[in-house]
Amino acid sequence: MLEDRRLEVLRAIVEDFVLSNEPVGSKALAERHNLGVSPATVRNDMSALEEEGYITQPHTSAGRIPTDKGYRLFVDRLSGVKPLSRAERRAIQSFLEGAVDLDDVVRRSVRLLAQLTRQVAVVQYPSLSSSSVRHIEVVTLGPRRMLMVMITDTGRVEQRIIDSLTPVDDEIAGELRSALNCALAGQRLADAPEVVATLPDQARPELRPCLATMTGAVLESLVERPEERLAMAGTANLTRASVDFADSLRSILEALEEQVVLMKLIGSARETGTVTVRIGRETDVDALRTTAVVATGYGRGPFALGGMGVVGPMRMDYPWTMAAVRAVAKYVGELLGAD
Amino acid sequence: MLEDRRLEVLRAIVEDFVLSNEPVGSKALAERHNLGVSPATVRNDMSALEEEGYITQPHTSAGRIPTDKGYRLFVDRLSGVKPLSRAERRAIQSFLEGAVDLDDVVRRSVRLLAQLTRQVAVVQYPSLSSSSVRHIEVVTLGPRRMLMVMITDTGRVEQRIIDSLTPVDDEIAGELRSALNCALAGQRLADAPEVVATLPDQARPELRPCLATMTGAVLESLVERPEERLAMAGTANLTRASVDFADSLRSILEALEEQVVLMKLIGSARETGTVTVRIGRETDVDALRTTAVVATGYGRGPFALGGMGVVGPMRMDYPWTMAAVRAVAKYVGELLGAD
DNA sequence: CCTGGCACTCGGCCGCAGTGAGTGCCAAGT
DNA sequence: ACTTGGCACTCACTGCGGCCGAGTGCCAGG
Repeated sequence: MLEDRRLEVLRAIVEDFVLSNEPVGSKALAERHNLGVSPATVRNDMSALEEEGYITQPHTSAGRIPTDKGYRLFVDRLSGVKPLSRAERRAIQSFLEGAVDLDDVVRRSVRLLAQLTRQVAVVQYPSLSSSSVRHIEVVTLGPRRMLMVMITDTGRVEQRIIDSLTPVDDEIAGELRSALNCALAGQRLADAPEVVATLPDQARPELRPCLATMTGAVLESLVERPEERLAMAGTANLTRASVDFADSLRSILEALEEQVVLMKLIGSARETGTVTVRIGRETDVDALRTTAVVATGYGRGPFALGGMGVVGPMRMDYPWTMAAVRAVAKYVGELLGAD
Repeated sequence: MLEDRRLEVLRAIVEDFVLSNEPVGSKALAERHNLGVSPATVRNDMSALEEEGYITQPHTSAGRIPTDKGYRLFVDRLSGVKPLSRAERRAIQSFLEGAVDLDDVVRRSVRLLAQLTRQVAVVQYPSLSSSSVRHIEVVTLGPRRMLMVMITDTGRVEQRIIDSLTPVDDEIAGELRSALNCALAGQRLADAPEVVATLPDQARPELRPCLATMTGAVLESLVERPEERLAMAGTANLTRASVDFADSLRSILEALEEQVVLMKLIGSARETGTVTVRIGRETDVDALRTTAVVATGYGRGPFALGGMGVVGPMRMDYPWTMAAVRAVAKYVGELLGAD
């Protein structure tokens, strides 16, 4: 019970601080939340909480603010996930339903998420590793340049410009196309590499060098996908939590432009079915040490299609943000994966 | 000559202010630039320039800063376009050459431009209206959902999710595919709409409703392209010119997330062959009244493929920025359009 | 038309004291 | 063993007054 009240105090501090963005003092706490004890008692609890590292004071004779550790505890033990209202769910659904293609789905999701949470939203494009090849198209762009387009049955489209060592014309392109399609159509992407490898040997000799570079490109686009694409929206929201990190804003924006960094943050949440929260230094990105990342995967089945999440100040409304992220992920997952 | 010197003074003011970001006074001006006259004379000139609206003082007893009109005059009459060094040109070229597909070209361009100019860079994806259809692919995603992918000979790929009223299977998709391809392959996009319109009538009756929705989608993706895509990078650079518009930063970021706004800004420059500069209120966007936009089209021939440019504080190094924008546009144009 | 001199303005930068929210500690109460 | 009221103390923040100096406008003389 003593322990219980302390946690209650911590929760109150987090909630108040999230709202006001000002260090919260013992008196205000005892009043606003009906804890049933006097400010003095609260002070003792705060003292203990500070001792344990959950809260800290910006300077002597100021109120307390939560530390990383404090937020962590709050998220882990003190907050549920606010359920969204029926109206909100409907809004999400109707907003996403208007999407006309994959790109549109992703862009709508990311905008939606940014608007809902009033944070920076990030959505990974669905990954393709578990789909299979539907069709491959080869187009000549110039005397020595071709474009390869691969369509998968999940609706993903991969394209690749190829520079050929030997001249190519439409006829050659046609042959390449049919060769590739015969070999690959219907194949799962995971199996594709080995099938592709045998291709050049079976072709007409004069086609071989060309086909070789082509298959090389196919392989690349299958395997080397360190930078699957992602979409971002709501960077303007960073200025909302203005004064906090007015100075670090620059470095945060820079970090957010690094695809690799974001992929790691968002992608890592993708395999777990739940919403994960990384607070402050837990992000492992120095520029984001004053921020928190709330992310989850979307898409049914054992492997998620991709991840999505938001980046915001540590001082954020976690229950609500987690709920929003989860809800959007759910709908996007249904939209893309279900059928 | 009197007139000449006044302009010289204006140029000096702009140049100094761009460097220092502080109001520039008569004494410093007379010293740093060898105008051959005394500060007092410079003061008279400044007085006249202020009268004419080219410069202003933030408060009495402070130096002068250029007005919108002053920057305008500077750009129009006082600044050439700094040529880039050979090394810089090489750097641009080699950076762009590594691109593997259209997407990559655009993303590399935008990053490059952002890095070179240290501003926010924006690049429009190449428009497709002047290209022709190479291949159309139809994929089933679910019992009532299909994906249509259209590949053009410029390497552009358009995709579209289609919800069918009637159930579809792979066989139907195949028929649709061949019907669309027979009719459209090789057609110029501009001609496509009328060809498409006649399609449903020629098909098997049970296919018609389905084909109709499909052709509707094709038409949409051809005609209704108000929001051709664009890429952006370097938003972190906005914080560089920090104090200037720390408060307006928010609204600037918001404006930059509005695709429509950006398209207008960047797209309008696209038809002219030269680099255009919009300063302050000339942007016609209230949130951008403290910024300037430098943009141009890329791609050879009478119609540009798209536009690109940068958004930065009015206080920017125009000669250099214009040179950088022009150079990147030139290389991208060659990369995409030449062959 | 240029120039040196001169009075004037006014934003920015101290230093200062006053204020008040908030803390820590202690002794008394339950 | 907790809780509580009281009390002294700390320290960020604010407003005020005065100083400083860059920069201006004007004028009379070259």
